[in-house]
Amino acid sequence: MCVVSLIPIRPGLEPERRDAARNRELLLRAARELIEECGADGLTMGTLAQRAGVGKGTVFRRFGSRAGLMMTLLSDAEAGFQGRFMFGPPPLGPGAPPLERLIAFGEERIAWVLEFGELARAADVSAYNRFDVPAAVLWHRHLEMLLREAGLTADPWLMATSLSAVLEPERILHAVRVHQIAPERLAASWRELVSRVVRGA
Amino acid sequence: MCVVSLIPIRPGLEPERRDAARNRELLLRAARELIEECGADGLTMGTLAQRAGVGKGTVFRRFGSRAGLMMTLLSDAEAGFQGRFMFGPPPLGPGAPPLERLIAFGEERIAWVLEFGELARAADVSAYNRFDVPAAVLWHRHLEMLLREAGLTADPWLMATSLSAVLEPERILHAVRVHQIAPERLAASWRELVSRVVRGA
DNA sequence: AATAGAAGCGGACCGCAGTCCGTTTTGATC
DNA sequence: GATCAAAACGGACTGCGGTCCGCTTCTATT
Repeated sequence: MCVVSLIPIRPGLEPERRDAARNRELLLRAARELIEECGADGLTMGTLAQRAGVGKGTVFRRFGSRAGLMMTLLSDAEAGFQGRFMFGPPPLGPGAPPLERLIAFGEERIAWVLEFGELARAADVSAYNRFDVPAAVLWHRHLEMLLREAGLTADPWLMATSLSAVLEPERILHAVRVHQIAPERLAASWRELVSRVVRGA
Repeated sequence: MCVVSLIPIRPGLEPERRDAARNRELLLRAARELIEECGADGLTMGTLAQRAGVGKGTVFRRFGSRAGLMMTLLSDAEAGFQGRFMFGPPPLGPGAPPLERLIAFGEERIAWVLEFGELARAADVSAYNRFDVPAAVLWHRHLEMLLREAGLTADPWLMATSLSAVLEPERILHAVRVHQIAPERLAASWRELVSRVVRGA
């Protein structure tokens, strides 16, 4: 089960120093606590450092940026989703016809956003190249592959880009939270969209 | 030619005080200069105030936020685009069949993003409800109407949301600038997408 | 012209993300 | 156990968007 990680895995033979490892654990634990208490948007890097009992520089050394921290916190959830659509049971995983996999992909993604969306938004915001983050690239490739398998010949790469846009956390959350759109209605619209996109070659 | 404005128009009989009007002109002129010199991302509210020779508070009183300033600067361009798709000549304006209008809408929007996109990105970023800004609502309604006219019965409102997502400035700019996608290729993909969406009732 | 109060002004101030650099900790080597 | 370079640390510092509030300027009224 080869899952793409959101943060650069330390390449093999260069172990982490003990204080670094300890501080990383402290920081992750503190971050989860703070998000529990104040929500993802309410977490600040300063209070995080304070809560974990480390300096602010340490936080940024570890995660690079606020978005980087959020991505690290998301990585478990991302990995789960990735595992399911790449190696899990059909119709999301391999084995089902491509259109059904596309439909299932959207449905699962919508459910995923509803569960982890706040974190995802916090991770996306102000990430200048949020489209080139490994997980986003992987989803894109997956969609492109499914489109090809479904027989779409007209620029599957760009069509995958468009479909990714439709599933962006920010828009989904906005539809659900502000416009009170039921998740099933989002899923139905997605089904309609991808069906039409791949219909007839 | 009734064009929706991006900033709340002062309702009728309450004229602007003369110093306020003068400062607004100073600020807009200074903002355009600074963007010319440093780019939209390089403009800071502090330097803008300094350049215009006013206090920082005045800038925020005038425009509310950085995003508000950018929207004000965009409003001419927005108004032009709005006028063209609502009242201009076909195929973008009324008179052409809905599918052709949809296609033209995307093509014009892509061209528009390539011209004013940096500003549009600066306006979008961190506008929590950027989807509810008057211009965005108008585009959305327009797309929805065209979809209905084209005979789409399956949730035109959400489908319009999805199509709006595809045309977001951030994604278009990313495709062109980072992935070197030619604008014509974007337009072709859009054409393919909307054709398939409305094909067959 | 005098006046009053509302509208506008300005810049000190706040909280935040992110940087910098002198100091401390760590673990491999002898 | 002593030594040392590399890695990690921490918190003062910067620059930003945005707020606040005492002061100034305008305009309507007389």
